[in-house]
Amino acid sequence: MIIEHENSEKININAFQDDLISWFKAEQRDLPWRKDQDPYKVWVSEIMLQQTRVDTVIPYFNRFIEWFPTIDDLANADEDKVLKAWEGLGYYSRVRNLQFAVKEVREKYNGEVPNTPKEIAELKGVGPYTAGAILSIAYGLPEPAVDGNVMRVLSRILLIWEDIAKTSSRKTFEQAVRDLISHEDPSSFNQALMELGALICTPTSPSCLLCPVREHCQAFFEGVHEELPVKTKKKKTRDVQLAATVLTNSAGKLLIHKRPSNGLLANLWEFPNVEIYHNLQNEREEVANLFSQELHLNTQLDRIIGQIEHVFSHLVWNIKVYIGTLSDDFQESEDWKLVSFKEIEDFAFPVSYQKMFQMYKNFLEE
DNA sequence: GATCCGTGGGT
DNA sequence: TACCCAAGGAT
Repeated sequence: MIIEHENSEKININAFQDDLISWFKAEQRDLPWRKDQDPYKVWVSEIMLQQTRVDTVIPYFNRFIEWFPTIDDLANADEDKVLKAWEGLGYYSRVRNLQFAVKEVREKYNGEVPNTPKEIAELKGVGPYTAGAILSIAYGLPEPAVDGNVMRVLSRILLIWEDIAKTSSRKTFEQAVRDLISHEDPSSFNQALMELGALICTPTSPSCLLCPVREHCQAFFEGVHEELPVKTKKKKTRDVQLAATVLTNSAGKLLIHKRPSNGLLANLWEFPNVEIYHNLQNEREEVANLFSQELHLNTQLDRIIGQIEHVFSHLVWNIKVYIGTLSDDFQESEDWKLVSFKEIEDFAFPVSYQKMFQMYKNFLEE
């Protein structure tokens, strides 16, 4: 067990802060959420950046702020439109929690993002990392913001051999940051640790020769920078078999369904589908029976037009894609809608069903 | 503490 | 190909 306080004392803290922050101020990337310190925009960017690359986030951030420039705009927006703004980013509960929390800020804090650790951490979707990020970046408070970058960078600089995959080890790194953080510029310090992790102190083959804090790095000194951080692997995904169908009525409209409000891809839209638990004998017929029994859809399935594999973080969907016809007496409801090719663009679909719709359009062109 | 929750890019 | 990973949080 490494005692983090002793490790922090092994380096010259003031020199470390200066080298790190000077490098950050000279080399930091020009990112849209760095144009000002509006707590709302900092908040949005931090939620988007959770488990998501900077390059992926940039266009989403710009459009999101365009659509919802202020807390009021987001609080008043329809959730369907909010999800559409997030479409393709993944982890969709992030944005539903964000909108929920923004409403709380409007009502409880008069529209001002709170600036105390206790109050901000109570907001839905704001965990220890995001709380520290907002407090330091938007409000200049010396709070730790420990993400994967920070754990990787500090595990090397301070020679910390704890398994960063364990949730319990975050506290070790938070204490290390409290020991090291600049009280003159907590914002630059925290961002610099993450920027260093993203640009220099990368997971594989770090650019140590370009590193501004190499002379403070114990792992480099010991020659073990490639062995850190220690991180145990996670388990494999499991496979799920689905049958999904594009159903059209005689007017050429497509049937879509809104997913339940919790669990995987909550409140996003999809094409009608059922899970297949066993191998089926007469597949097309038995799938039609499942649509009838489970979804109360009486349909004729014409044929399979293809197959889609979609990989999630924790499972894999194998989707057999059918086409079929829907009788004209079908009754729409809140979560079952008939839409035209133009109208479908306004609904948020997960990428798996975007792939399926593209497959259908390609089929029609042949 | 373990699992759920997305997606696209890198090696 | 089959991993691994990226500014995590909720349950």
